[in-house]
Amino acid sequence: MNWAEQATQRLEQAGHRSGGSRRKVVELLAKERCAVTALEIDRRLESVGRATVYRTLEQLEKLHLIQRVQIGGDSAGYERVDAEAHHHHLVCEACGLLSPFSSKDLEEAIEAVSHQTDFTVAAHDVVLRGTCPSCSSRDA
Amino acid sequence: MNWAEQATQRLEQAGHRSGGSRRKVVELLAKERCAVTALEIDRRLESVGRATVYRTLEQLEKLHLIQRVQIGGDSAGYERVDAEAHHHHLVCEACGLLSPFSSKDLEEAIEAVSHQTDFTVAAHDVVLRGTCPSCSSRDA
DNA sequence: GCCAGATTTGAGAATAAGTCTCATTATCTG
DNA sequence: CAGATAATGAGACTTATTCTCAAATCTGGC
Repeated sequence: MNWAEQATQRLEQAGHRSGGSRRKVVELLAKERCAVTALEIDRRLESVGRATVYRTLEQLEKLHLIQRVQIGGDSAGYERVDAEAHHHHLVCEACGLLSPFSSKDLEEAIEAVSHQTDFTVAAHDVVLRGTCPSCSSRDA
Repeated sequence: MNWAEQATQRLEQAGHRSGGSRRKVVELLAKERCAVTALEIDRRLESVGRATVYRTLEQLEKLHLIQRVQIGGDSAGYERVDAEAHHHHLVCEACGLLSPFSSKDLEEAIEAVSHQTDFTVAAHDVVLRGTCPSCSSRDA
């Protein structure tokens, strides 16, 4: 079962009716691997109102179907939570380039911490900041 | 040399003059271990203008003397970067409680990833989200 | 100590992201 | 199909952050 189907199913289980606008937002998110901002979704889905975009994102986030990723400055990005595509982000402080990466060791360390705390950990999010190759060479 | 002294020194090296308002912001940040929002600083320092608070935060962040931590929803938090007090955050999704933690294994895994990428990594930031003990028991 | 020139600062206007309201439309249940 | 309820869009509204600009403050050279 792919992410879109899973999302649809869990939304239904959570007691939501199926509306066309929410479905469009889910479909858009299903197509994107990495982070998209709320306003970008709003822009790309002309027929869908801003309020609906934010509402849908909120519902999906509550169900841990998407995750807010706290990259760069101004606005938050959202991306689907998908075990197969789990990853984190490298952000270039100079040009804003967003580059995904993943690491088994890192996941294990996080897993270990999660069990050590008295919190029930549901999600995590790692951001590395620095300078991308292009910007590095440009400075040098 | 403590953080405040270091910050003052590096600001000077970066070509900044020393103004009273910026000093107040630096002093406030020096006192706080964990994240403070820009507006909280603005509120606590009545004599300092909002613009100055944001400007100072921007300068300090650029010098990696503070780090923006992307906790909860609406506003960003800032905290000093201090090798001795380096830590990450657990956020309760129910009540917003922010709890710091640190882990040597986690740092090592991040260190390893940093070297594997072609980015020059200057900083990192890990957020675990979940439910704190109080909220867990309240639900149960 | 005082001046010139450059930086810092505060107040408030201006933006931009995100939230809320409410009348309308669409879904679901029976 | 009808009623009850959830979903939706438009746009007003709130809140965080940025910008503008004139006044205050610094610093180095006299």
